[in-house]
Amino acid sequence: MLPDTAVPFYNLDTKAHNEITRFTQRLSVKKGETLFSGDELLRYFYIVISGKIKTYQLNFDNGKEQTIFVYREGDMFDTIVLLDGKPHDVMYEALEDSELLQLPIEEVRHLLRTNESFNRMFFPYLAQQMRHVEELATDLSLYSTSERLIKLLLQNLDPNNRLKYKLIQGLSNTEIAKLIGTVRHVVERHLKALKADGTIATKNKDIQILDANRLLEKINLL
Amino acid sequence: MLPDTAVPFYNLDTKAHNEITRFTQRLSVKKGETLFSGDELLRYFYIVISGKIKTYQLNFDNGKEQTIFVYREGDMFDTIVLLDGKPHDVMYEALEDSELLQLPIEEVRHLLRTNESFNRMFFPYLAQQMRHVEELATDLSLYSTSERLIKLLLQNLDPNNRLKYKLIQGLSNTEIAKLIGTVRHVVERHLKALKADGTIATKNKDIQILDANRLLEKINLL
DNA sequence: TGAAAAATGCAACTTCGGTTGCATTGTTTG
DNA sequence: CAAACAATGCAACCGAAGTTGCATTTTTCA
Repeated sequence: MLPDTAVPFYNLDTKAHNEITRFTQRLSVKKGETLFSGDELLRYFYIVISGKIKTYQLNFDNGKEQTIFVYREGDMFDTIVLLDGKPHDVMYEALEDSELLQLPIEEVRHLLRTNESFNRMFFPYLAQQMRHVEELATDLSLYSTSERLIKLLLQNLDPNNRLKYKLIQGLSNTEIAKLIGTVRHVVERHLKALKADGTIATKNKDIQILDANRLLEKINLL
Repeated sequence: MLPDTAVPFYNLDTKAHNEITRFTQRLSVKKGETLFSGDELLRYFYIVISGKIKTYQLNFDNGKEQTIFVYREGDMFDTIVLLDGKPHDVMYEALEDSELLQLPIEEVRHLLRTNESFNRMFFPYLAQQMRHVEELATDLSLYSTSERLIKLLLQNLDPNNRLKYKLIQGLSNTEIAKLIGTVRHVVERHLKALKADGTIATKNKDIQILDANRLLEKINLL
């Protein structure tokens, strides 16, 4: 469980909170389900109550996918559509059974224009999303696959990293690959090497880091 | 010259415009200069009047660079710092002689909280930046180097694409490489192939597209 | 204008990462 | 509980793209 202070949506005054709950629909999605085939994303704004929802982009020629975000408790989307009202060509899929709040997007825009406490929460959250995507882009360009994998393993341990902490718990190697911009086989190849020299151990869908310092070394001189 | 309506900063009412000009310092940077070695980015917000300023991220191990943005007339930075006030670890360099406006960031935050017309301009602009970085990330992951290069060449022709239109005019192959996440030699290799089959021609720092349709074909079936 | 610096061009080599194919182990659900 | 499905593991192959090194052309600026 993440600490409450780390969850943006909880940092609202009662007025904003009331505004939000008044128009809210609750909504459940099962693991593996794809969301938002129509124009829901232009009309509604979503807040995650529990579970994991990923956004991703697809290459239609070869079927490769890149995960852009994994939204968890307290996360909100689609912030881009909220800001400019234009269609956003991404796909959504539940990585676990999840609970969402669905609010009419115009209500949220109204909050954004008028409610000070909403903005105090929302602007830093926006910045967090922007930093995350920027890091994704520069990592893909500047670091090798094994470095990106090791970074992910380390961030997975860091409680201060809201977006990555305990992120890969329960994810398949295929999903891990999509997070770091590669394919399942390559992830396995690198994990195998890390297991071989005793840096990590895996049992089922759980990767255990035995020697975090070794990981740090590898990321620097590799 | 870009059309005025495409430049965010021009879409402000006189009140907001006055607020801005009151606190503004003008500032010139020469091509090749690196900006903001200290904490200027935490204290000021910048608007580009003319020229090209790039933001980029650096891999200290191998010296590789990834350009994240090229800011031109009407562009503003650093929006992330404006939103959350935290340090943003990126580098800045002028790709051409440029003119900037420098405003105290707290003044801009004040506008953001209080000025409706500023927000009507600023929110869609933010979304544009977010879309750009997201596209950078997914392109790096999902498309080959030659596909990314061809996309850049085509976007360079598209007047509706504020951020990319006429972007590479006057840029070296090294800078083009940094835009698409590769190195000079690889860019040259692909350009050479395109020249060989008559799709493009180059003279000095100007790439001319002779057959845009052929480029479109290559991007689909390649 | 001429020397120095920057950009472009050409060639050979290396390697990481993506591909294919299949066997084995784990998990889900009727 | 068993069958179907999903995930992991192992091996061999291939190619795009990054690396190194140097020659030539273009641009800058003293």
